[in-house]
Amino acid sequence: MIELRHLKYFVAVAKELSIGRAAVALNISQPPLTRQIQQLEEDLGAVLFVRSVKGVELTDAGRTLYEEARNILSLVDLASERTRRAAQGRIGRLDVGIFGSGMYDIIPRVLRKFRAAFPEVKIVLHPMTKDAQVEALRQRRINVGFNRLVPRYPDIASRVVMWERLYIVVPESDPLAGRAEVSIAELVDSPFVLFPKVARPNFNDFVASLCQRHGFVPHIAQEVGEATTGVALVASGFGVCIVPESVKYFRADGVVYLPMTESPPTMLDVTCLYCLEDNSPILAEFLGVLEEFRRENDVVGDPHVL
Amino acid sequence: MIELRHLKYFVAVAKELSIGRAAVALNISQPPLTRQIQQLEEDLGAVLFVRSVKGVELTDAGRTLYEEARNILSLVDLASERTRRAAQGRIGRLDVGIFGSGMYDIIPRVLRKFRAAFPEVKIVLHPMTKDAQVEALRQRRINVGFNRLVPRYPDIASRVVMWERLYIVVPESDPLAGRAEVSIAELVDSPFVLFPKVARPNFNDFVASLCQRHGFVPHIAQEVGEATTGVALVASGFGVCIVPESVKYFRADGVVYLPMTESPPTMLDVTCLYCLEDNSPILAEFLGVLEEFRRENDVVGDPHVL
DNA sequence: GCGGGGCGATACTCTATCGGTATGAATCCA
DNA sequence: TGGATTCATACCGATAGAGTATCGCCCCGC
Repeated sequence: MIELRHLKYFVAVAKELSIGRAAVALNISQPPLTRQIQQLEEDLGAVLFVRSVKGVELTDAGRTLYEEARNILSLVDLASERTRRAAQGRIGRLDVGIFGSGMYDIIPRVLRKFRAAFPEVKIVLHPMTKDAQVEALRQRRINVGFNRLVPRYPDIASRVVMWERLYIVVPESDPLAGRAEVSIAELVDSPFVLFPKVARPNFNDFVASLCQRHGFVPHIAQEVGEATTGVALVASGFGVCIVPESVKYFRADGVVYLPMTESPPTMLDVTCLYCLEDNSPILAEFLGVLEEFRRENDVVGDPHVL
Repeated sequence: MIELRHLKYFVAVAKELSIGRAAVALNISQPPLTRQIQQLEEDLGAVLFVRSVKGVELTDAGRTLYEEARNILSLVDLASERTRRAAQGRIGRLDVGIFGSGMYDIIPRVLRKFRAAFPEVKIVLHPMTKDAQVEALRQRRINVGFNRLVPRYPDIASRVVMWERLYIVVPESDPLAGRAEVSIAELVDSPFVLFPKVARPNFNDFVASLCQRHGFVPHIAQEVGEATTGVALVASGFGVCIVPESVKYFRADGVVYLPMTESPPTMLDVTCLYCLEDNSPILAEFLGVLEEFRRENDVVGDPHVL
């Protein structure tokens, strides 16, 4: 069977046009090289060199193989290198579970940072709910998932990516619209636009517990699936809405974003989930980038557990 | 050192996701396969599989190598195949020495026929004189040369490609212009446009010997390098010109091509030269095509030797 | 809870083959 | 004609690839 050794030897002989000189270059003696070349010719069923008393020269078949062999040998080198880099997590792909409002600001910032450090890693985004992320993490369909208000699982680790302040969204026509900031207590009589209970613990429970802390139960006017839809409904006068800060990047006519007062302010997390048993080197590198991101943004603490 | 065996084994394991099953597919036993994979991982410095109790699965590095290895293995197969075909003369290049008036008809017909049979052989044309062709053939810069009136050489073989009748070119105003055919004897008083003595024996000598046979010495009005230039000079009234039939394909205003009568008609050869010591398989295939061309056109005999 | 089955890893042996040394055969040149 | 050069051949020792036997591990079922 043809081996890379044969090709390497052949290329050396083709370069030197002499078996003896090629043997020197390869640091072997001449007879074994002669034999390897004979073997290669035998295997291919083609004469590669015409032997003369002053060396060898390539036949048409030899010239053809020369081009091919050099290409193959360089591809093998390249493959080794790429494999090594893949083992170090420098190339490959990172499958990321994402959710709506995280993509307005926080998640893109983290992913940009990672892409800058590992440009050869392909980042594949998968919008999915909290439960779907946990399931996908376990099955390695994704390597990391981003979400809020994540529960604890024995096999899933979590790191807070960012703490966000909460904002109250009111229509421009609302009496509160001119205020610099608003307390949630002032929303006692306002109808709320909230997000559906697709996964517990969820943002609904979070808002409900906030209201409860201020002594009232929110009046739910409408449930929506997306933060942006909620803001649009606020603009249409369906009620008020509480959103994390990054939703502010969604500019909508007819609404005002007011920071919610509390001391200390209530913060909502964006948390990164990953499977403890996933030892993909790319994941490891990503977690390194994430830690750096946390340091840069002074993010401390563990996720809220309701 | 990494060998193709390693890659082949690795691909088999990656396909089966099981060392045991891959060993069966490879017709070897399981332990050596295990060792080869370990060796590959060692050489690359990368873990390619995560072993589990129910088989193995690819790591990121393994997935990377899988793509590369399959590509490399298929390239090796391709290279073998191409080399074999090159050995049979089915791919490669044919360097061809050509001359002016041969390219009007005869040489293109032969080369088209060869190209149809061996489309992967690249045909490279080199316009050159007779002597340059012989020199180039000896140095293998060309594999075949086309020419006329070739001398004999000990190391150069020749096969006539086509015999051509001679035509007399006269201006439209010439008294002979209306005739169906003309004997060279009727040109006793006409000035001749002839071709330079770049290589002996040449067309000049050929025409001179023809005139001598009819009892006169031609009056040379002008010497030119190209048959088409000669025809153009005839059109301008410089004299008459004798050309082989294929020059008729060069249509020029103001001239008439008249077949030269003689019985039997004097024929001029287009001959293919090649070096007896050139054992390129492509040359061999070309000579096969050439023989077929000769049969199709009922070409017999050896070249004229003046 | 224990034993059987399945999978990969290890230990050991055998042998094919790779590489080394010595030498031969052919050719060229002085 | 003899030395030098180049590739080919003969033979030998060592490496390592492939085989057999077995271990260790884990899952699964009784």
